[in-house]
Amino acid sequence: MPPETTTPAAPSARQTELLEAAYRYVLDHGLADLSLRPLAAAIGSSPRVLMFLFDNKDGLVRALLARARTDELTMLDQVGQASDGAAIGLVPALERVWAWLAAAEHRQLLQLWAEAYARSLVEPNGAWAGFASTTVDDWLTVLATCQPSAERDSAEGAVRRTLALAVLRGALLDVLATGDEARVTAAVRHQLALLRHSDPSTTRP
Amino acid sequence: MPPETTTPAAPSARQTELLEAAYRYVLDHGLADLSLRPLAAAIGSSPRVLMFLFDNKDGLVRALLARARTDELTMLDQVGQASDGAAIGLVPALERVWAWLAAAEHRQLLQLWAEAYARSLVEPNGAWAGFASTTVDDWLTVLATCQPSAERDSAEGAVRRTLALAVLRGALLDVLATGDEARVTAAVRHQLALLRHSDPSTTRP
DNA sequence: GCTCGACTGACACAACTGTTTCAGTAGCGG
DNA sequence: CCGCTACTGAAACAGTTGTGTCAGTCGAGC
Repeated sequence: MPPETTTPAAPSARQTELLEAAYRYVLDHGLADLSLRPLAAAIGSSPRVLMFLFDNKDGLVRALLARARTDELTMLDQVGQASDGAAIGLVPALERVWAWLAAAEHRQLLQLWAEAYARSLVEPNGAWAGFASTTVDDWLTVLATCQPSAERDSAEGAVRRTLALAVLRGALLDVLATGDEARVTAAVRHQLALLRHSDPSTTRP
Repeated sequence: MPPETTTPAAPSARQTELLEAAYRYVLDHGLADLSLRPLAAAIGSSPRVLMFLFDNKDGLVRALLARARTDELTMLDQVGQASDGAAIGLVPALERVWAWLAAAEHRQLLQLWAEAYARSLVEPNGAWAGFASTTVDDWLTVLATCQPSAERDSAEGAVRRTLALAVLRGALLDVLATGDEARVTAAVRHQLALLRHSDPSTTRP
């Protein structure tokens, strides 16, 4: 039996090759007015081939969104735990994630992310379906694993996760719009100080 | 001399009437795949008329975005100052704004807002140009007027503004995606507590 | 009554959309 | 050499897009 018969379609070599090229194209041009012919021309292919490999335009878009999520998840994986395997705590995790979010080389990916997020809100059906809520889940899950287990399971821990996520997302939106990394990073640092001060593992009233 | 000759076009009665109808339509259907013919049919008009009144499709979109910003600004105006004219402080302002953002009846507007924001990031030219950065400015300005003047002019005050904006925006994204108003509102409240604790007007080290 | 401006309907135009049909070609196991 | 699978090119399909053209209606002011 071939390794994976349960997945709808095992991606062929050509498929992943073209997907990668299309992904680079989409990072430059956005997903909003993506069109098959210009895309195909830019990556040295043809609409016919894209249809053959991805069935639909929707299939292509789904594959591209999944590809973007892969980049996101590999980043999140590097954040989770320290070298000794223990949870690193919420605040250090935020520091790492923010460094990644604020890095200039990730702007395109994060703009694409924002585009997909907003679109999945307005049009909850089709290829974009569920992108926004999936992302929220992904991040909240990772942030939970960063918390020490006592905090993780408490109600306040859940609140602190949600709050941390909100700060990251809001700061990201700001920096994407204004490019004023200094101002926004100062705000994030301020928040980290606030969170440290109220850290339930250091504050024992 | 007529009242306004400097503005490019004084909106006629018919123009604002159709704009209002189109605005309602766009709140339902989103701006991403807006098309003249379906829109015109839905609001009892014709593409011809829309072209006549707004020149372009881009002109229409610009008018719609301006219309959306109007709703945003009228909300922000109500937040600024207390009845006696004094600044109400950052934390009470956040409370008011969040109540508005979390209200279910504003979901459509806020989704439209998110859509326009993301789009203006990816495609910085055309009708969407500058929407994101304009919005950041609008909000930061209003938040500044809410701060007592000593805080407003300090560097830390600026940081607190940016942070407050980030929390609001991030929490908004979360609630738009998940609809979990209880969880997100708890996070915002938590943040308000943190901010109160570190309020420079009450903390005098 | 006439004119002028605001507004509108019907239709055509070229460009572009996703998708399909038909006809291949290249490589590879038998 | 055969047949099979993976892939590709050219062209066409029907539908939609924004926009332009020409003509027309309607109401207000002279």
